[in-house]
Amino acid sequence: MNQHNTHCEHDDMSSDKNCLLKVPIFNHLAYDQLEHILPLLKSKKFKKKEIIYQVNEKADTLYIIKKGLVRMYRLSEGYKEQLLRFLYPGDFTGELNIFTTSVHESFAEAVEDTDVCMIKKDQFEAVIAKYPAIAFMLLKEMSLRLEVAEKQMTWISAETVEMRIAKFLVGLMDPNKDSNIVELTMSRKNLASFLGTSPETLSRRLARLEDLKYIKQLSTKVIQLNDIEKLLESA
Amino acid sequence: MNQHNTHCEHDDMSSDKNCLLKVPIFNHLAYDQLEHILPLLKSKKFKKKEIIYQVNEKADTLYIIKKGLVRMYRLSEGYKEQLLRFLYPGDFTGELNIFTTSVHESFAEAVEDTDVCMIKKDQFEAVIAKYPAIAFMLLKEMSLRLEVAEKQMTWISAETVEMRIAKFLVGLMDPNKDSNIVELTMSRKNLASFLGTSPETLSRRLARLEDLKYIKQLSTKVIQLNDIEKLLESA
DNA sequence: CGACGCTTTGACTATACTCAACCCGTGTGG
DNA sequence: CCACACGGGTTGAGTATAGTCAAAGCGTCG
Repeated sequence: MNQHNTHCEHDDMSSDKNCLLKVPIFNHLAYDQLEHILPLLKSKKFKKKEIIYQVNEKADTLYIIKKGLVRMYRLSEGYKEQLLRFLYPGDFTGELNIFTTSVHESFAEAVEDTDVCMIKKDQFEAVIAKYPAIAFMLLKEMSLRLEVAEKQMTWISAETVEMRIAKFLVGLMDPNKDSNIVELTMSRKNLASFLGTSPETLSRRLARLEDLKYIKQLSTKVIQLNDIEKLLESA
Repeated sequence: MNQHNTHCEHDDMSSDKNCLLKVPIFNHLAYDQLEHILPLLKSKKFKKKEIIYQVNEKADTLYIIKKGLVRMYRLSEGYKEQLLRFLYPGDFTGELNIFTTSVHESFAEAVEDTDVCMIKKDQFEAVIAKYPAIAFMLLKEMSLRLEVAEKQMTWISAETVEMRIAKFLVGLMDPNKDSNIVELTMSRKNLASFLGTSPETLSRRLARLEDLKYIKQLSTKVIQLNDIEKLLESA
């Protein structure tokens, strides 16, 4: 769900409609079916760094990202952040708590100026009941997220930081292009949090991988993978 | 792979129907609605220690546990297990891959002799389309699992083993009963795997918590929590 | 009673965390 | 136009938590 290219500039209905058509959970709907959904949506803008929702806040709204970038994270005791995922235009959130508990357990923060559509739980349930195909899309996405979370958990608890980094880098490669250059989309701090380590350790391990000639850091955000085999078998 | 020892159970439909009624994802259905679903189900028995499905196996079946106990886990490089969850009668699995990829990324193993119902992906999708309420139940459950997985991930990456143990123990307390005695349902090995640590460390930390008088190990499986406050603020 | 499996204890090691200083590129203001 | 401040990133030193391997308890089941 990473179509960073979708954006809606105005808040009028027709723009919302165009926007929704690009949202995976809705894009299978006929154009006129969207008419039923549109009136239920509210738009809201968040400035950079603003919190969209936070822990313990009542969760009765589904958010769909129209424009911008959202960072979702959890906070541990000691206020260490665990990065969960980034949300791009077309992605949704709020879902967990919509279907289960009534308060959020994580934070959603606008990384850039961000526009969202919102729909209340009850109304969204009605929409789903009417268009069950939406439920399929949601299930797909939830399944995917669960799979990613479980994989992540396994990595963090059973692999060394170096291996996590290696796998993460290899996972970034685009299977279509045969370029061995990958681009990091997040800061060291966020990547460290995502991989369950500290920025210092991340930096050190990257340096080591570079010493070993497995990778080359062309810049902080651009990395060349020289030896994928060895990268993946390095402890 | 795991075909041996498993044979279709030709028990009568009515027993299956009674069974389904106890399954959360179906128990809101009217008794006669189940009639439509029953013919699609196949029963299968697995003996203790048998693998129900494993990594890279084609995933096109939803399993519903009728009887027994199932352990789901992932394997890292180096074959370290990460325990994901246990499935009890009424629980389902296979779901992730049903809605997304086509191969399993985890293992499901019968811990005891276990009976399951199975339904193929396509047929199940048809069922959902007919009874959208099932999709709600699934979404609820998936949301819950995602939430648990994300919490788990945050614990493992940001809390000390001791804190993870403490939180886990406190989480076991039954809010209804005011007993401070909790029962562990899994072996040290599995609990260690679940908490992202080793059995040795788990054992040591439990011993330490006992030294501090925060807990008392009445037996390996039964623990008394003496000081919940301190337990949760201990580093 | 003996053997096996699960758990605990022991000794050692290593990975990774913390805190702190330093580096570097960028944007700002004098 | 340069100096400086700031944030993000890296490097360094010391420490600590937790992992590994090995051996010894313990309990249960034949």
